Amino acid sequence: MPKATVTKKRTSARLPVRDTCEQVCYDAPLVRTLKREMLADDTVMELVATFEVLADPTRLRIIYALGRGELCVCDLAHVLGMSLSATSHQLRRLRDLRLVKYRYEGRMAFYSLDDEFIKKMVEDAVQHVESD
Amino acid sequence: MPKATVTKKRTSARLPVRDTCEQVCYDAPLVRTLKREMLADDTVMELVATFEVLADPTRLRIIYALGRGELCVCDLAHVLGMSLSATSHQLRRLRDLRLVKYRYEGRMAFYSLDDEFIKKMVEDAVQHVESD
DNA sequence: AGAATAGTTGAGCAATTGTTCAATTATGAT
DNA sequence: ATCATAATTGAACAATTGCTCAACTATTCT
Repeated sequence: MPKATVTKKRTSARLPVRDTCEQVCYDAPLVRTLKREMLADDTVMELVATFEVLADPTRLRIIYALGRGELCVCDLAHVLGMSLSATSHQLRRLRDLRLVKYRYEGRMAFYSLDDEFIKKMVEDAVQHVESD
Repeated sequence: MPKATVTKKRTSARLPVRDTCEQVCYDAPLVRTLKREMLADDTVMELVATFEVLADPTRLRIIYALGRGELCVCDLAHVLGMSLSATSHQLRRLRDLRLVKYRYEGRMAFYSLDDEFIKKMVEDAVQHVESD
């Protein structure tokens, strides 16, 4: 049978390609181990929450600054070069996560760091980045 | 001169309140020190970039999984329970930041971790979170 | 050659985020 | 009492992000 002139139906006639992988391609034992020992969902969420706090220039600088000593919101805003409002909003997040503590003196609020692990992690990262 | 009857103009006539703090409220020396020794902008950006990568459940799990050994994209997607596409997109980010390396074998790509600092940071954080 | 598979990529979308603006509370000063 | 100041908060807006979908490349198999 001679080939008709229309044989080639255009490759775009291909059906939608699966975008999931239904079989283990290669390292079945490692895949099994990982499925068993993968981080629990709530562990992952907690880790993400921790790193999220640090993944913002303002919060990072707040934590770094408070690492040097207690500061009132106004002084902190001054150091950051940001508005009182923006500073206060970020402090609230840090407060909610119990990374900072505060005390009032009249109408002034003094904030300080309240999480040794976070402090150390930032210091380590700073050292690593600054060591060229 | 007698006071006019119009003195009280309504409190809501207050003009827009400054949202910046133009003076140092309290600890001038510390503020001066911090202004001098605050993290440089590019240091902050690098730090943020580092923490941003880890502030996502998928990337975190990828890094954790690759910490156990080299994996092809398909196996990795399988372990994560995600689509090939989503997995590949995230791997591209990790590749761009040189956190993972890869090698090809035929049409399969094998990825592995390529940043000891990141690996250690995740391991430390996991340990801290899991230690109740 | 043609079909199937492993992986990559760009566009588009829904969800989230950080800031500003304006209003508000509470304390201190006149 | 009234005003100014320190700080907090909610709404709104712009920018960013992570996924899906579809199209595409490249390699392997028949």
